[in-house]
Amino acid sequence: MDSVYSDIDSNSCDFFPHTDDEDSRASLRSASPDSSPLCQPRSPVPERQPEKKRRRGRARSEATVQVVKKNRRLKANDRERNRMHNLNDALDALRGVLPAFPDETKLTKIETLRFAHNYIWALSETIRIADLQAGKTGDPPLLLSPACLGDASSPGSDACSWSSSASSSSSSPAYCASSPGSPAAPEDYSYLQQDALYGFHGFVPGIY
DNA sequence: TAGGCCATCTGGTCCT
DNA sequence: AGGACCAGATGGCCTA
Repeated sequence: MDSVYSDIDSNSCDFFPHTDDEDSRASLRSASPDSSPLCQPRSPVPERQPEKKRRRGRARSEATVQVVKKNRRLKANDRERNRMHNLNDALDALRGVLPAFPDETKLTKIETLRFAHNYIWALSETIRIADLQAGKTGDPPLLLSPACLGDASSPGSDACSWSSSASSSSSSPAYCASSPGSPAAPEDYSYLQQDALYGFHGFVPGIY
């Protein structure tokens, strides 16, 4: 957490080469009471002086209240900017672990999230079905070939094959009409190898 | 040119 | 009080 925000000040001007941030900070600094302890007069202070100072202080705080607010706003903007950058970094990391598309087009944010959702669902279904089959027949578990997972470009291609006999169930694309949020009915699981893939390969922005 | 996507700003709310 | 999070507003950029 500290590492995230420790350099906020050093980066605060990356997007705004010059803002009045410095100005407001400078004026705030000049108005800061922090410097007063070292500058207190050694001579005894007349009793009436605090009243005077209080009055002047009030007037100055009226004047600086806007500066303080502005400074606070600028800092909040900076944090918000950083927060969104972190969010985008996380999305980029997510894009990095998802199968790539051939045209190298960068997935939008919503596409990335939906794609990841489908992808996770497909993988978890793969594991589930594999466990079921292994328990039933003693066959080696179904494994999605790395070529298939890594090559999102050709959902219907032969590159997408399964490492067990189940791969012969259907060669025609069985598009998964249902979203991962409402996975296919149990009877559809015989098509899982395609469903799972097309569930996320077949993802089309706006269709989901 | 309209529409989609994005980055940023902003004010509000909640939490520590 | 200050920070995190959120959602709305706004303007810029890109593409069909």
